[in-house]
Amino acid sequence: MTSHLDPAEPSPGATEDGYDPTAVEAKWQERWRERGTNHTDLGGGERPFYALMMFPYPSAEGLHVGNLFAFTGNDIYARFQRLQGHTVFEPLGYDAFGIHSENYALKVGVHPMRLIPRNIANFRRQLERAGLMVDWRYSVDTTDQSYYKWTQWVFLQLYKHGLAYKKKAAVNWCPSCKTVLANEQVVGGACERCGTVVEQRFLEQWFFRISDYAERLLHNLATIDWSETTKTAQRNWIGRSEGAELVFPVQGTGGHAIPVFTTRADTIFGATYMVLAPEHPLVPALTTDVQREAVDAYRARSARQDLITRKVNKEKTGVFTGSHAVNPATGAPIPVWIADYVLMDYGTGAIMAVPGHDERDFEFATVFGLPIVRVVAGAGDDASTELAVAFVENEAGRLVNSGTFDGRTVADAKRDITEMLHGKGAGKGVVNYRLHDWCISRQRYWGPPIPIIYCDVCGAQPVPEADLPVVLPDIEDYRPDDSGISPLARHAEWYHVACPKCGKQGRRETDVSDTFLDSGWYFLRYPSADRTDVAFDPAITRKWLPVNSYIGGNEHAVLHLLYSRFITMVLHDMGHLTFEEPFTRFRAHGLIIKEGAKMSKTKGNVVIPDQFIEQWGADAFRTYLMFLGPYEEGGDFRDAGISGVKRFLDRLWLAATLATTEGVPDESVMRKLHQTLAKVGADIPKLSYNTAIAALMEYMNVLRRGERRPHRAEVEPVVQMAAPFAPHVAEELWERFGHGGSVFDAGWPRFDEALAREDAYQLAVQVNGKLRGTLSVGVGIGQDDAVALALAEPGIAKFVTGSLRKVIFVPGRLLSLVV
RNA sequence: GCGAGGGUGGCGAAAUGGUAGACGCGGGGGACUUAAAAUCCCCUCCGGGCAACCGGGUGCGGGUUCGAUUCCCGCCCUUCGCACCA
Repeated sequence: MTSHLDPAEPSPGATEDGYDPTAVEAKWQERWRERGTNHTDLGGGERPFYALMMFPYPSAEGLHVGNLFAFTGNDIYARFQRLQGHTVFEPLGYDAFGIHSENYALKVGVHPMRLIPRNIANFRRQLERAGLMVDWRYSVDTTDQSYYKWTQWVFLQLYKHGLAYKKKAAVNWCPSCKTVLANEQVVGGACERCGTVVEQRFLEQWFFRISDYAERLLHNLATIDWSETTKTAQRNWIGRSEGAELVFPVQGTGGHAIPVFTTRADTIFGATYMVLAPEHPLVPALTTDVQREAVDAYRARSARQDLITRKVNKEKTGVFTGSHAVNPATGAPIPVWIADYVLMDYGTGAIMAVPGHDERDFEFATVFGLPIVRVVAGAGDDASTELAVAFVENEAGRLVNSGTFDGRTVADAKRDITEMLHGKGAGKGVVNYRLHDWCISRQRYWGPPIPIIYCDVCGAQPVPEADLPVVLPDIEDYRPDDSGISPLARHAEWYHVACPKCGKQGRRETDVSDTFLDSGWYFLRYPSADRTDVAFDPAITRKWLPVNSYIGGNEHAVLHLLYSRFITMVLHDMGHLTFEEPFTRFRAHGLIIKEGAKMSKTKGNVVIPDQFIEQWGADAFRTYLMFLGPYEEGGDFRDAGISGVKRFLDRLWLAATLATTEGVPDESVMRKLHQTLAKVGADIPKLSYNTAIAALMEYMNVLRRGERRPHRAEVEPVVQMAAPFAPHVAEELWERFGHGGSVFDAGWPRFDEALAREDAYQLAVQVNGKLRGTLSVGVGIGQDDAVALALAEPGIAKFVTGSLRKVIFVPGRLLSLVV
């Protein structure tokens, strides 16, 4: 201790130059438990504020720094809201079902029912050590019967309203994980989890009709306060596309007709052939005997082909069916082909090919020698200008070779041609979406069984709500096999069950549901987690939802966030909820990287929070994570940087423990204090944590200047402002100031604008746009006085070589002289 | 290919039309110490100059403006998402 000031007496938790985080943090975590400081009065609390963060998957490796970065950011926001006088609810739980847990369990040979509780206990220990303001009385564990009972209940609600249905569908099959994957879980044709190339299989699957909600899911985006990047991702995923469905009659095949979806009805005069997806149901009927062998071979090849080959290999292949259709605009017969560049699951699974104005069709027509006709001419082109490539710039385009529509703009022709075909019964305007129905079936063990019973007499029957949960049996052979049938089917005592309708022996559905169903409604469960009789209590739900603030990773921008919105909308429509959007505000946090690279086990650059917390304390670790960079952009974690933050907390500790109540606070220090109060109070709601911390550091530098002994009034508000970041230290210092309760119930320091106001400032003076000096001036100075003062300064005046042509005076900022 | 971010000292970063580099790390120098650690103080964008100062500088090239990291146009690089979506 080299300062000339000494603490009155050594105190526990203090070290020579600061504080001992281990002692202080253990003390306060114990205190919080004893006092129930983090408990939320859900029934009676005033001004409820629900601060939600995405719940973690409790991996065996334990909490990683990315989890903690996310949770800390939410915790700071939640604690700040509490300091603003809200009753804050900050719950946390575990998303513990799913293929990830199951694969890990298989790998290490420990049953998931034994593994997951172990992981959860470890997570809980780490989360508590990090000092989160979580009310653990209201937690959820998606693998607990008391939770998944209600996940099954949610399924039944959708089933009863016709929103859950079963169909045989081509699905992505991972031969290594031996399971079906959602489209979203296939990355570049490979399994997102293990990287194995995905195959196609046809299986009976349960689906939710999310596509029925596409328009509302898109439309409502305009009403919610979400990160713009997240909303954009959802808009792209929903993929609304306005166009027309046009019908092409087939020649001589007994009334067959091919509907196509197109966004370019204006180009119909240039449709010189048609293409159906190989799987299209009309293909057998349209194939002529001469072509049948070739067509069948091509269809067989496509069916066998895995998705990666089909999607990545963009070389055009196809086979002529032997049939011709009639172009409804020209009346000309055009050949019908099949090709795998047309996808069965978009639009109608068939297209009119306009090689002159579509790059893919152009390529196909070139390969197979099909006619290419220009029907749109750009500036400087005419009807006969050769097409070397597909012409797709349609802004300035005018129609050509299109009969009475020649000369029209592309936009006009789209409308007029659709109208003309509509009049002939050959088409209509339609809106198409890229969004597909949500496949929720998983042929795996580690998930909630889908509550359906099959009866030979009565068909598929929902399990009565009174019989929920359908308990996932504790079986030893849960390993999936190649059959595509869930491991549950191998357990007769579970599999065979009485039909709920007729009582005869039936069979249980052996698929379990997707984890995104677990997480699709968990935010509804938290406030009602103590209720065994309902999924969520209506009155509590009305009080606490929708969620005021939701923070999480943008990797869930389309999956979890879209499904949650869908489930909420559906439950709203059934009358279970009064709102249809679950998250009023959503902010995506950034990613923590390490020395410029993503953290990963293979790179060996994963930061384990425990070691840092042990060495530096949770407060310093939290504050450092938030200081790394802008919260919504993430930051680069470097081991060295944390020392600066710990130094800041030590200085705060010393300033607070040395503070005096004698004399009066320094006027200029108090001015800086109130300026800091304004800055920190504005930055935290914007999640601009790094600049808020910088402002606090800057203030501490002012406070300590000259090693003066600070006045208590100069320090106490800093303890409150620092509390969201460093809650343990703040509590300890608050107590040492003699306060009885928690600092988090003390409110936010009062900001006084009069005290923050400066009476003088540095006026920058520019001559011809270059800075030539600064003047210290009073706040009220006018332009003329400022100019006179500037010209009196030799260092400035020497650049003023002629008469002043222009003067720009920005009070409080600068004076710009133009000569 | 399409969509959304991002590019600023040795490093993490600030500043969204008004003094570029706040705050922190690292580095250099000093105080204290027998010494070291810790702590405290000073310096730290680049070039020139003993200095006061001068010139240059926010990926690159243009433009608007008294003034541009910030706005506009055209490129380059990079991260993420989507991708034969008709």
